[in-house]
Amino acid sequence: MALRHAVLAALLDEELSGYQVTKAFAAGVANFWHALPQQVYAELARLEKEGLVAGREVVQVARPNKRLFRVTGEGLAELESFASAAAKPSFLREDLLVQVQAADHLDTDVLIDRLTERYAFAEAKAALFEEQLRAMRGERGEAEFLLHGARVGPYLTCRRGRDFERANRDWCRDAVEVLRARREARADS
Amino acid sequence: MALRHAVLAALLDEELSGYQVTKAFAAGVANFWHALPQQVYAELARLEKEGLVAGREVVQVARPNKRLFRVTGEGLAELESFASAAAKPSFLREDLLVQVQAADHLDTDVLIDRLTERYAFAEAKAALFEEQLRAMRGERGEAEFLLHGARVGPYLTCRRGRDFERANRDWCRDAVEVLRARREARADS
DNA sequence: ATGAACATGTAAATGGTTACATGATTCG
DNA sequence: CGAATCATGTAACCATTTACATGTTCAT
Repeated sequence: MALRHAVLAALLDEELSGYQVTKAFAAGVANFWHALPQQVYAELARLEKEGLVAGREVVQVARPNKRLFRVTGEGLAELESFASAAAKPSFLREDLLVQVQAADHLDTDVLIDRLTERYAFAEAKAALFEEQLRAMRGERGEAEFLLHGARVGPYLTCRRGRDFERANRDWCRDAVEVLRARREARADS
Repeated sequence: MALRHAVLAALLDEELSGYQVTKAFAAGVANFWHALPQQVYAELARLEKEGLVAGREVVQVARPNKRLFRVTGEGLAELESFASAAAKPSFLREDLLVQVQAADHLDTDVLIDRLTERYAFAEAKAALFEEQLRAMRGERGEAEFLLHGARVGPYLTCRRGRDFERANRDWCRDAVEVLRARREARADS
């Protein structure tokens, strides 16, 4: 039941179209939640029916028309009540962890391939988040921005995303190192 | 489609009952995957029907009887083929991230409560993982264990779990600090 | 002209959570 | 005697993914 709140949170700072919200939740840029376009459009429809967001048609000349959504007072109240209840912690749920769990029974080369792929993905995503952070800070230093910047919520969640991918990257690197070292050790005996 | 592989991976090193597998995937100890008992029992039934695991009845005296499962040759082949395909990376999906994303529009005290709760949870879970790691290492140092230990797969995934919760803990601590500092700054003006 | 980006969905299938059920034994 | 642990499920519901669908404009 958190996608609805994620959509509301995404619309807090600016009016966005469904399409723009899908961009925010897309694979490459999901800084605080991830969802597919179909989910976003469905959720926006539900939220509008319940009066938590309000949409207005915007006619465009050189593009398909679109609908821009903003959060209503009721929507903000819904978010407040969501935040007042305890958040349930989530768990790591990665295919790669399952594959590494079975490492001692699987082919090392195959696993190293998987880890190397994930390493590259994590590195790229961390760099993307880092760029977004720089854009949000602008000229200011981080400490200055965090203390006096207008909106720090998105900055804090983006930082978590960056650090998560950095940790994934480092873990992949270390795991590859371990697997290689063990192969060497086996070859020497 | 990864729960089935997580169950297979859990059964690789030893025969376990459904109940023991549910323990491994329970909230407090999910080192590489998380699932509820209902899911585990259902998955084991499916895996057995497909011949990927084999169960045997164990009669017990002072306890309910149980069924112990082991991975069959077909099950191992299934895992091999799972590992040979690219793993799809997962995303952070935490209620708390949604709440912090909206931080600039919500009550600071409420958010600090949420972050403090999550901090404590993360700290406890990181400590639990750390203990598991120590138990796996035994007398050996980490480098020695990683190079010559019998099974490093579970160790590596557990380390990822520990580092994930440490990162959650640190992020919560930093976010609280930022929110408090901004409140002070507002009060001073 | 081909593909990417804009813009918005429907329908079916899979995966995960919540609620409910049962019954024995051990520990405090 | 009440709570925790052992042991195993069913059923209903909600959330997410996959597959399919449509039409426009802009850049190469």
